[in-house]
Amino acid sequence: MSTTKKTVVADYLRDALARGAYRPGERLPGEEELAEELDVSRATARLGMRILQDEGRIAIQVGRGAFVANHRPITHLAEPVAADGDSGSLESGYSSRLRQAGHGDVDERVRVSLDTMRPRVAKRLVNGPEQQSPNAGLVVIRASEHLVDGGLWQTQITYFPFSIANNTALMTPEHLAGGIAGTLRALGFHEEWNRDLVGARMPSQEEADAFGLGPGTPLLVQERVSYEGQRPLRFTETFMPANRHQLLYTGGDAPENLPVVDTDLSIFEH
Amino acid sequence: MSTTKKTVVADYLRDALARGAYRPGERLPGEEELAEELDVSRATARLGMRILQDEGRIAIQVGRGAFVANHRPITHLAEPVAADGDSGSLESGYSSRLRQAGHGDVDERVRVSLDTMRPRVAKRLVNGPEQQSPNAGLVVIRASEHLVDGGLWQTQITYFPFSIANNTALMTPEHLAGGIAGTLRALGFHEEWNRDLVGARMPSQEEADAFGLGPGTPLLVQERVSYEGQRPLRFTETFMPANRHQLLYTGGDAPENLPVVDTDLSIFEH
DNA sequence: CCACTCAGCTTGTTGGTACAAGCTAAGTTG
DNA sequence: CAACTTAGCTTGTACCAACAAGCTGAGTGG
Repeated sequence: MSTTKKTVVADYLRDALARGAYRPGERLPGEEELAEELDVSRATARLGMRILQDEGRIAIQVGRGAFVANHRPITHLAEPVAADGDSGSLESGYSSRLRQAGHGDVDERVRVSLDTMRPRVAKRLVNGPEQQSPNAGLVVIRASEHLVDGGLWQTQITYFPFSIANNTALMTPEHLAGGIAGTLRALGFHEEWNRDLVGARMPSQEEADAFGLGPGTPLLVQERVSYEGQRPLRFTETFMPANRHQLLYTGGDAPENLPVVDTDLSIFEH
Repeated sequence: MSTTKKTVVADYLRDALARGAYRPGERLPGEEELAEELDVSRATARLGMRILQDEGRIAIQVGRGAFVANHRPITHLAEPVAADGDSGSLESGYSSRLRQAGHGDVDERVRVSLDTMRPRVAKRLVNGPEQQSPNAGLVVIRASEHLVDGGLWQTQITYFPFSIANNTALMTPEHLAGGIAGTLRALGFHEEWNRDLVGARMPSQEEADAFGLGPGTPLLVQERVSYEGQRPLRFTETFMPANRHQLLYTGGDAPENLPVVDTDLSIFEH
C-alpha cells in the first residue's frame, strides 16, 4: 500500500488544485498551516508539498510560500533551415510571440570563443574520416543567452568548423542581423537540410540556478546540425526550460493558405 | 552562499561520477556510509543524494542502494506522415533499434473506446466553426501501451473523428498491420501533412508508477495532428520517459545517399 | 514624505530517533 | 535438491527540535 501520510498531503493538494480551489499564481496554505489542517508534522507536510513541486504543479519560494504553477509555454516554430524566411533555428516571430504573451524587454548576450573540438562536437561536425587540414580540430563557439524581463530565458551554443567561421562576422560577439542562417547565406554557404535531435533531461544545479528553476522543471534540449550536401555547416544546441518552451514541427506538404497556428495549444492542458 | 552540507554531499558525488570513479550501473556508497565518510547526518546525506537523483545522474532503489544512471535513449525517427514508409508516428525501425540496443520482448496492448471530445481534443480535431453533424462531438480513442522487457516503455493515445473511424479496422483493439498510417491509407484517407508539438514535463504520480520512474526523470511528450488538406484526420499524443527516448527530425532537402544516422548521438553526453 | 530598520512571517537546513518496507543471500527444512 | 524462512542489509516514512535565511510590511527616524 502506498497511502502514506505524505501522499495524503499530496493528494489533498492535487485535489484542491484540480477542483480549481486556487487560481493560477495564488498562494497555497503553508507548511505549518497544512500540517495542522491534516494533522501531520511539518516535515511530512513539507514532503507532501515536495511531491507537487516535483510534478511541476506548484512553485515554492523561500520566505514567501507555495504558489500555483503557471505553465504557459511559448511555442517555437522549428522550421527547416531551407525555409525562405530569415529564421534562425528557433527565431521566427520569436520576440513578437513573447510580447504577445505579455513579456517585454528581450535581450541577447553573446560570447565567442575558439577551442578544440570536444568529442561530442566532433561526432556531429566531422564528416566521415578525419580531415587532415592543420585546423581540422578547431571550432568557433558562439554562445548566446536570451534574457527576458531580466531573467535567463534560453541559451544557445553554436559550433562552426574553423574553416567556415574564421575571419567572418560569425566571430563578432554581437547580435547578427538576419541571424546565423542569414549570415551563413551572406557568406556563400547554403544550409540545404538539417537534422534535429530533441530530448529532455533534468537541469544540473548550475543550470537550475542560471534559469532560476526549482526542482520539477525539466530542460528541453534541441540539437540541430545543418548541412550543405554532406558537409556539416554548424551544430547548434538550444537549452530551454520545458515549462516555458515547446517546439512545433511541420511535416509533409502543408496547404498554401495554412491557418494561423493556435499558439494556445500546450502539452500542459489536462 | 549556498555551500550547505547537502550540496557538499552532492558535489562530492557529482565529482566522483565525473571522475569516473564508478562505472555505469555500479552501486554507490549508501546513505549511512556516505554520512560517516563526510561527517554529516543520514538525513543530510539523503538530501544530497536526492539532488543527484533529481539531476537524473543516479537511480535509487529501495532496499538495494543507489546506482549510476545509465541513459541510453532510443532515437525515434519522427518522419512526416507523407513519407513513403509505412511508419506510424514514431514507428519506423522501432523494434529493430530496440533490439539493437539490447532489448527484446516487444509487446503492444491496445484499448479502444468511444467518447465525447474533451476541449483539448476538440481544439485539435475541430476545424474552424463547429460542424453540425449529430456525431460531431464524438471521438474514437485508441490507446496503446508499448511494453519492453515486461515494463511500460511508451504510451500512445490516438483520437479519430467519429466520421473517420466508425466501423473500420481502427476500432479493433488489435495491432494494426501497417500501423495507423497504413490503415488510414487503406481506408482512402491521405495524410498529407502534420504538425508536431514537442515538449516535456514531469510525470504525475500515476505516470511515474506506470513507467517505473523515480523522481528526476521527465516525460517527453509529442503531439501530432495529421491533415488531409484542412481536414484533421487524427490526433496522436505520445508519452515517453525522457531518459529512454529522443526524437530525430529531418528538415529541408536531404541528399539521396544520406549516411546512416548515428544512433549513438545522445543529448546526455557531456 | 522618503528611506531605513526590524519584528514576524515564511521556507531551508541539520541533527536526532524510531520504526516500516523492500531486497538479498545464507541457512533451514521437507 | 527444491522450496521456504529469516537475519541483516538497504532505503522510506514519520516525528521532533532548533536555528538559518529570505521576504514583507509596519513602524521609526531623518
